[in-house]
Amino acid sequence: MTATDATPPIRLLLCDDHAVVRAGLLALLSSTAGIEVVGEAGSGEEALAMAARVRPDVVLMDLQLGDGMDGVEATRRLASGTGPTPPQEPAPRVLVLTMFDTDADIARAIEAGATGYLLKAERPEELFAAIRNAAAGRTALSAPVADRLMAQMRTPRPTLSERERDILQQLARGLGNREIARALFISEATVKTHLGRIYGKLGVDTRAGAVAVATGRRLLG
Amino acid sequence: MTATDATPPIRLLLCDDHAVVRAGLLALLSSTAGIEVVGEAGSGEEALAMAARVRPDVVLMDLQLGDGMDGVEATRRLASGTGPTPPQEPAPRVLVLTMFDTDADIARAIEAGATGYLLKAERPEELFAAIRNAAAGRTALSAPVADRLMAQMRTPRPTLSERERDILQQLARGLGNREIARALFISEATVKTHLGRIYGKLGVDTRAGAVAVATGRRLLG
DNA sequence: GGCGGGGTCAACCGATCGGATGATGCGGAG
DNA sequence: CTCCGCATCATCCGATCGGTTGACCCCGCC
Repeated sequence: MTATDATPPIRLLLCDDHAVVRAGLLALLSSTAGIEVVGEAGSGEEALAMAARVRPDVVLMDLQLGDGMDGVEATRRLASGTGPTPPQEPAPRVLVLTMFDTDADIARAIEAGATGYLLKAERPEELFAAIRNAAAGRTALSAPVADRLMAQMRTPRPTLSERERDILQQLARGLGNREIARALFISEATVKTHLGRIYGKLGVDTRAGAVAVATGRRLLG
Repeated sequence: MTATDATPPIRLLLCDDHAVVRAGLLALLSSTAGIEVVGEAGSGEEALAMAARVRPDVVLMDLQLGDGMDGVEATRRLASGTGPTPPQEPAPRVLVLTMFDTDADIARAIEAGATGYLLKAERPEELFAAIRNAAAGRTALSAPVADRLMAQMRTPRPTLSERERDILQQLARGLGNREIARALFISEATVKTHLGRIYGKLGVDTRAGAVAVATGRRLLG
């Protein structure tokens, strides 16, 4: 509404695996002053290729991307400029737009280099503001996300090691200890040891409970 | 493009718990000829109240609606005209627009009276066509959904009884047999009997496996 | 070099689970 | 009325799991 047309529009790339949602965002953002949607992608791979071509200022990235590369990995490559064409001059800012405000998702996205993290449940105005902030290099977190981050800093969760996550993943497939052992090429005893530590860290005492907590915290791939 | 403006526009009500997605759909559909968005709702309760007021021709309904009433229940009440104001003259057509094409979701939605079922991954043109079909009372299923329906008819899955789903739900919380028994006010022996049948129906032989298959088929609340 | 965290493994034991069998009551379909 | 599916319960037994303890190795850090 105000006279902000002096600056060139923000070049935006959409990445979401749901075509209808993507089309909706396109329609929504195209009619927003100061923003120009320069591309759409339905997968992480597409986003990387498209970004290398159109060089957007900001990538609006969903974390859940169906089959192929997940949003975190796509974010990592985009933000680090490690695209298919190696020397990505100005790495685009990645703004994560997703449905979940889980600790694990937030942490992974930020660690991967996201400039912002906001929720699809947020008001559209927040989205516009976040895009502008991201374009300017400012961090953009929506309120619930910021809350969770602060809470996480105050009471740091015991973090699962990579191996423990491996175990947990097999566990969530419903495998028994012996099968997990075979799947990961370790002994059954080791599996039990890991499971013991996992129980401790997740605050449960049964394997089904571990699966429940893990799915709740979205610790699984 | 063609001269179809002779008929009045289709009055549409959006129901999706994610404000950004809703705004996107609004922007997308508002610019579509023959469709008029007459309301938005962010929850099932809101959708019911809003539908009673604005009397839409079609309700575009997401199945996953956060905390309150779920999309299936909202669909059931809308389609049966069992709103807050009992005698709902012409019950609106409900077109389900969701992310998942799971057998369980499809079956529940159709059973609840949905006129159509399509996926957010579908092309926007499919959405427009489906809305027009729904308004005319024609069933609108997107291709993958129709495929699954046919496959389900050909090889009918053994369906879990309600009680078995109760057991499964407790199981997915990580409870042991004794705890499940207490939670459902039955004996431990009964729990085991149910579990045995559940294993058979799901084709697994461990409790963790049952949880895995159940989550995969989205059999849990 | 010491120290600690992460990963690996073994052996043990009590509790639990899985599976089978048999039985009862109840409701709806034929 | 009879049959059948569903839910309920009991009993038994072998297999498995959970929890613990103790141990070893490797690697990075101080």
